[in-house]
Amino acid sequence: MGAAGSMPSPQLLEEYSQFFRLLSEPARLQLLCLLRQGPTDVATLIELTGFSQSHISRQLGQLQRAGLVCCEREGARLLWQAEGDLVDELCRLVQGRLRQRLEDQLRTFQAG
Amino acid sequence: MGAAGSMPSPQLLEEYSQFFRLLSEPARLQLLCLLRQGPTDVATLIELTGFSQSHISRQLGQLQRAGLVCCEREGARLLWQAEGDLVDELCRLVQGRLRQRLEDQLRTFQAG
DNA sequence: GACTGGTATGACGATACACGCATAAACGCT
DNA sequence: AGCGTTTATGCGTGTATCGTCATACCAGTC
Repeated sequence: MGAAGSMPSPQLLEEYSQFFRLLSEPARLQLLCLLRQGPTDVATLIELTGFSQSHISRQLGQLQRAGLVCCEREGARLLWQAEGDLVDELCRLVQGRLRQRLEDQLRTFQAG
Repeated sequence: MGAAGSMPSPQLLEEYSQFFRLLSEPARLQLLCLLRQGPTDVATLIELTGFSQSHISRQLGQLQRAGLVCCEREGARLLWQAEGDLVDELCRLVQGRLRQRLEDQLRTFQAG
């Protein structure tokens, strides 16, 4: 029942961390969550987040290159939306961990 | 079939990104993967990674505060090991995505 | 074509953090 | 307690990246 898996290659390790880095910025994660709700144009994203247009454009560019969001033209402007539910699953897993950890802390606090 | 979930609170968003930030550094991810193989002392980690002792100590501290690794004394030195398999699951999911993405690229490359 | 609204990009300051070096703190052992 | 070894921490430096402003680029419209 040894849980010892194999070591990822340095390249894979690098890819993993690059991917996680995308999610390590609240701004990007917020954009991802907003775009999960449905197609949204940039003006709305600016309004909802308070970020500058250039900043949002850059973040969306990064997310797009990673295949996490996609866009389609709607007349003059672009409509963005999240692609796939990978991020949702990841967040669900992390949330479970965070919750469990708080419960443990609470338990030891009550016991000690 | 609307996949529109609810928006996480800003605090939760911050926690998520903090967690992902831990995994966004190849050094930390490498340490995590090494410690998944079994209890390891710092000297071995230095040897395997080439990092300085102080750097490894700091990274392990961060991972420990997040509950991803734990340590026990073995005589004079500490033996570290990974705790739980959350990171494994996360990496598995991400790997699936990366693979799928490469396959898609290959397909469109062949088609186009 | 010129004009207009929307988007991407160069330049820049501010900030964060990865690392190493030196050193202090902690711990086991005698 | 004192010594030697292991680990943690203060400090400095270099680099990456966030976020903004200004501006260039691009897609529709007249």
